[in-house]
Amino acid sequence: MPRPGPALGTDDTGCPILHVDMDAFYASVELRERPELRGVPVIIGDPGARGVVLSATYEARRFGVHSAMPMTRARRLCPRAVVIPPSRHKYAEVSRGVMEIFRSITPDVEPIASDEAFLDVGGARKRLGRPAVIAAAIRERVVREHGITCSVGVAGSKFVAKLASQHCKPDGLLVVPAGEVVDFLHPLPVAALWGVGERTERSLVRLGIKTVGDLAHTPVDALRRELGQAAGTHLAELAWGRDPRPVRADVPDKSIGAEETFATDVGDPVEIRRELLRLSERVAARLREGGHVGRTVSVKLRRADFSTITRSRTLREPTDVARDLYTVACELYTASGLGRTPLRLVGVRVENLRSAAETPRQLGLDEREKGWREAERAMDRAARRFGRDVVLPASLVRPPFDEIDL
DNA sequence: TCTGGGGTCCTTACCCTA
DNA sequence: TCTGTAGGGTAAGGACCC
Repeated sequence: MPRPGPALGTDDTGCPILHVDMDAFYASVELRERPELRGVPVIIGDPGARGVVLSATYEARRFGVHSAMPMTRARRLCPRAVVIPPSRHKYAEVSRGVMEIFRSITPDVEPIASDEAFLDVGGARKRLGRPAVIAAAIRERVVREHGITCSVGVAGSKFVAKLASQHCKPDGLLVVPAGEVVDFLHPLPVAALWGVGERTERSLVRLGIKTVGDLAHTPVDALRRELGQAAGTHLAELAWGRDPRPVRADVPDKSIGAEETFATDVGDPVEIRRELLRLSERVAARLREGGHVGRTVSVKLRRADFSTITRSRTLREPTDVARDLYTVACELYTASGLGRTPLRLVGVRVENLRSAAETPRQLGLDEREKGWREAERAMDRAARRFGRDVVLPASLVRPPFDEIDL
């Protein structure tokens, strides 16, 4: 059973927005199958040399471990932690189940990650009761049906609901009544605001701004000068609890990409191109799966010292064909001039997405009617039946050992 | 201490066109 | 015709989020 929400019963009038956030999501999913690890520090992450922490139980967090921290550092901080490699398919499945619970409450669900979402329950009041009652019911169902806990913030706006759920973590429920928003916000550190990361926090501290209250009482022009027009205006509004953004159930994808960090830096252009092909295949398959085509292809190249460049090109016609992505990616890589520079990461991304069904396709001058597109669709069908790696471009197939030139 | 992979959004610069 | 300017599209980089 989830623990009872500390603020259940307080006034939730004018608070139709819920922010639901799973507690230590990946770690909680793993612990369902390994209950013997309850109470033990557990870290989810690739134990390889270059991984980062994806999730950590609260026992591990007590040692200073947190997500996005390099694994090497996490293991130093907490040497007795049990490290579990991530199983993304498993988390995606639980995520789908949890989102289904949300959608059974209201169609107004805006997922913002695999483990959190906003819900507007304004329309569900007559059927299911007050927002705080709905929030408690969601928490109870998530535990009962999926064996993990979550925290729920209830407020009049998205960003206050999100802060509320962070505030009551783990396994909590917090209502921030409409009339108490400013009292709730102003004592918080400015870094608690959504959109204030390390850089922005440093800029604000330079101006003597440490709390949300300090921010609220700073002239908006000073904020705009320091942070830029959009961010300055936005933060000034948030500091007074003003956030008119509605919960949107139908946010379309803007881009789809894939990237890979090598186990050790790679300077060989042949190997880099092979990776670009692999990534192009992955991105194109996901474009087709989602019914998208895209016009802008970009590559990301990260040098050993972590400095990163991106190069992009917009095509005349949108595509979902890996061969097209690969051709452009290679040209961009060549034009970057990073010839034999050792790289630690390469990535391929497609932007400017639109619906494939609504995009009439123009045949290129040198394109046969049944070309790469048909070949790749056939690969999709084979992959669906037999698994992702059964059909590969020849250059990605590892030769049997006795055919390798020694 | 040494930094993943998936994204979104903003700013700045530049080019072209009206 | 020249000049200034406004606006859109594109490109690159960076901050931020989970």
